[in-house]
Amino acid sequence: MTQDVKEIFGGPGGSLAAKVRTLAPSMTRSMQRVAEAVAGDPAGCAALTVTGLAELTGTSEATVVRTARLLGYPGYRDLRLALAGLAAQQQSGRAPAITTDIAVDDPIADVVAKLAYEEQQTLADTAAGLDTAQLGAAVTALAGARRTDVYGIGASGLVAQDLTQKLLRIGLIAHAHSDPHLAVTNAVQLRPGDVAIAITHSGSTGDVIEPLRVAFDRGATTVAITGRPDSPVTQYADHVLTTSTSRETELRPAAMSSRTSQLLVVDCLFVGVAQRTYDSAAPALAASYEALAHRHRSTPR
Amino acid sequence: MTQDVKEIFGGPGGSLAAKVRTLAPSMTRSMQRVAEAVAGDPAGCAALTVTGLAELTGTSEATVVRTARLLGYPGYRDLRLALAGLAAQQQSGRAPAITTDIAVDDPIADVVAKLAYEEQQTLADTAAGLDTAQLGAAVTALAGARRTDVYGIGASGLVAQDLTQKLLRIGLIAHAHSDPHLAVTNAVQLRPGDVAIAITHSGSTGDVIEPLRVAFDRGATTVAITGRPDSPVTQYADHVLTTSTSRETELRPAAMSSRTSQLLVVDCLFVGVAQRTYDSAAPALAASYEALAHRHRSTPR
DNA sequence: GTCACCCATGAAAGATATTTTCGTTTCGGT
DNA sequence: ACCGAAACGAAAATATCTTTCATGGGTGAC
Repeated sequence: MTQDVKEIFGGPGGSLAAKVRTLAPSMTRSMQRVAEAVAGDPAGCAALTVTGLAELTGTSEATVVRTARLLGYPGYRDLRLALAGLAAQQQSGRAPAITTDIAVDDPIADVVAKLAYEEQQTLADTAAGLDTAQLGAAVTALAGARRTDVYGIGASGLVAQDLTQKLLRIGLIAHAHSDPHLAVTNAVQLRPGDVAIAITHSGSTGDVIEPLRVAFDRGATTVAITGRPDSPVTQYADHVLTTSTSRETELRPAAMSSRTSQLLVVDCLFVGVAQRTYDSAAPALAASYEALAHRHRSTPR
Repeated sequence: MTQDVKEIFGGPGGSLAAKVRTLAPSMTRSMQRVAEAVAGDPAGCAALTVTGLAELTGTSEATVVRTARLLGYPGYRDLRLALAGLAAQQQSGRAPAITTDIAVDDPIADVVAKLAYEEQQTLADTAAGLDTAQLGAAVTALAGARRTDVYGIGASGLVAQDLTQKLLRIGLIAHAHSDPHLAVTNAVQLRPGDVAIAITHSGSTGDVIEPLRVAFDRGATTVAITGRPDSPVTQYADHVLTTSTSRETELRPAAMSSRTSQLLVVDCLFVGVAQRTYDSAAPALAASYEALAHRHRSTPR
């Protein structure tokens, strides 16, 4: 019934390539070579033994096993099994649909199609990679918070505002901060039971980490929404929500896909909180809907 | 060395059960027990080692291997890989069945799955419904504009800011306005060759229509991004970009899907403009990337 | 610039899993 | 009951996977 999200979305397949991308930064060079080989040709690698794959990638067995571990499997044997599953799925028709990057001379219709496809992919990857336990914990914290501060800069700042707008609509007290100084100043006011959320794709944006650290020190429940689960920001985060990292191209900066991913996480948080606080959220939602409808009706023309 | 993968997964997926039936007569009793176990629960057996499967079926390792051979595999290892593939296929065959609305008592994992699915749907709808001619025209206007003003209120305001941020990154002059008065004040400054973009889901948000009207009257090229192609806002729009309108539910306000849809349109605009102005856009993108990299503390590997 | 330290890496030892061998058991036929 | 052939499993042999450990290269501190 409630089968794991991972399995719903392209199974290990979609999420494996995504996992490789997400984890690549925390991998050593040789491990990256292995990960690449695996993501590039799952079927081929499934036919190889540890030794074979080690030779293919010009590394050692130990490195292959290490990579398998990092990808979340207990050992190479299990990675191999997963690869076999993936290979079978690919074989069975569902083409991997390796879209080429958006090129400078692509006609506009292609641009639309490719962008839509890539963003869909991003959504699937994000959903697959999201830790529902962490998400649940964050939701619980939010639902019971006295107040919530959200930190984000640049593109992430917009996501922070989006979350804030939503939370306000269901009657929670939330503020978005994109000014680092004000953010810190406000973070000092937080206390246990409050929630602070930092949104940063790189996980290394000092201006966002700093207020989260302050909030953390103050005893507030802290949440990080980042694409790098091992980045500095997570060290002050009680709960880490991982967004997906897709390959960045010149015409499609990382900010673009990370935004899509972050927004999905934010939506999940919102809906989760709305569920938990349904009795108060529902009337609040209805009220704000009413108020807006009125505003539309009354406007001229 | 293991045999080629193609042979392992040869033939249609469910052929294993059939093969078991065909070969059953030529099997000994213990082998039949093994074959039955394998055909009955491929996924479960895939998780077992030879020894495990031998114990489960009350036989010996040798018998398991013999059965694997009879089924056409070079050994148990390969049978196991095939089983894993089969299990994966079975798994993915199960329809998502997440078409129902999000309910108050949905577990968090379902929420994630449903939200992701719905947003994917929204993207597909938007891409399908987008008029590429209109989009192309808007892109051309933007690429040649002296300056661009973007109007949006509430959730659409964030989308407006997103577009603005992007355009600024490729060296265009763009401003987002969410204050109706300031928006109008600025719209007055526009002249032919400039571009004004109004973003509103309902198409009836007076505060956004008004500045667009002013810009239109001033001779600027006007664009409307709206979910209602027949709404008031389009009357002052030279180009109308339609976003998709999905059904609204209590826990998932319209703002949520319209935002996804609007962002896709905005991304298309951005990439389109970046293509047209590639020679100046590429260096600008690289430069802003560089500048940001410095703001991030040394990223850990 | 030098030193000390840490971390990535692969070689090889150690542990598991798979395959093979071979002797025992079982069963049908005479 | 006896013989022979096939079925079967225990255990040896082999392949495969995992862990340990020594080495070298790079990095930061001084």
